[in-house]
Amino acid sequence: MTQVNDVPVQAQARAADVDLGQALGALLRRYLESARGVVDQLPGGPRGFQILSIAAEGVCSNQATIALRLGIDRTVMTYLVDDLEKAGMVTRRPDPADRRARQVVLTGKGGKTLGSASARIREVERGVLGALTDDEADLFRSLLARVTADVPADHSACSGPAPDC
Amino acid sequence: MTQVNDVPVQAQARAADVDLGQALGALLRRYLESARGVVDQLPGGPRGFQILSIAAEGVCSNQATIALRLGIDRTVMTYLVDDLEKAGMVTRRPDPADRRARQVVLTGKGGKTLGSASARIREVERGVLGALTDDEADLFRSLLARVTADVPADHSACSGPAPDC
DNA sequence: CAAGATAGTATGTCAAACAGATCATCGTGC
DNA sequence: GCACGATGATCTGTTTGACATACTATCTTG
Repeated sequence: MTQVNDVPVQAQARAADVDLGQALGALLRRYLESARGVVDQLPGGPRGFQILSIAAEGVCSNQATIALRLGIDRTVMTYLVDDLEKAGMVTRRPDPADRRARQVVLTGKGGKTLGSASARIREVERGVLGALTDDEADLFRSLLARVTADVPADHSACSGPAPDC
Repeated sequence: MTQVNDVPVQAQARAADVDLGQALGALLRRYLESARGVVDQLPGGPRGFQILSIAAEGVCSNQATIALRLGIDRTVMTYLVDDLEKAGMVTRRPDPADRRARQVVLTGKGGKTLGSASARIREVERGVLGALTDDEADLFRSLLARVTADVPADHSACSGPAPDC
């Protein structure tokens, strides 16, 4: 707080004056706008990409878990995965440990698509955070990660080191 | 990068591993969830609150400007302001400098409502960033402000110090 | 002054999200 | 072992909300 006193008030972005909701919304909008070119070809758009990303983790990636993490309704989840499956990006596999659940598994094609999309998304992210230095961007990401990390995804049911639960 | 080497990889939130879109989405979702109790009574919900906030700045708050800042379609803006006006929170005033434009002006009731809502929103924000210390939260906010500050709202048409352009 | 651009509004259309029901399976308590 | 409630997934139907479109009034530029 002390180091800002010699800067004109209007020129300084006063942290307390920023509405978190507005700022987050603006940033997410900018991100989605920039990412449009990357994810628009994917079925499901941004959410399709996110589902692929989570499926790539290969841990407890049944539909309910993914839906919970992404804040997607489970009925919506069904046709998002439908579209990804039709496009050959993922397959549904019954969870051996719970025959109600369907694991979402990346196909080879899905993995390749995700790989190139991820690389381009990293570029997009760098551009969106372009107003920050590299160190500041890392700091921002790590703070963001800590803020969102407090519901650390119940992996209690996922014993074993295998990529599939 | 160097200071994380002595920490187990899984326990450390690796900044580079976090998908910016996912993290921002999750955080915004959490924020909206927490803010629901505050803004649900307002016409337009979260966006109604944001419109009130911008109207309270009293500078260049015509509908197009507000819509641009919030990423809202102008046809949607119309009925959002309609609802706020019906609720007696704002009034529409023709911009003396541009008779096409309508300035969105807070009423007394709108100001009071915004005041109490803002106070409660500040609480919500503190809760959402609760995983961070106060200093870290300030840091996060200032980084966020800088990231989103690069389109600094064209005030060239707004000469004069008056609260109404 | 003419022509194009922009602010705001009204209207029609359509997709995307939600609610609810259904079925299969799991977990728990008895 | 079995009855019961809870949960994962899917399907269906409904509706809200956003968008495209069109229109008027006004500004701006040549």
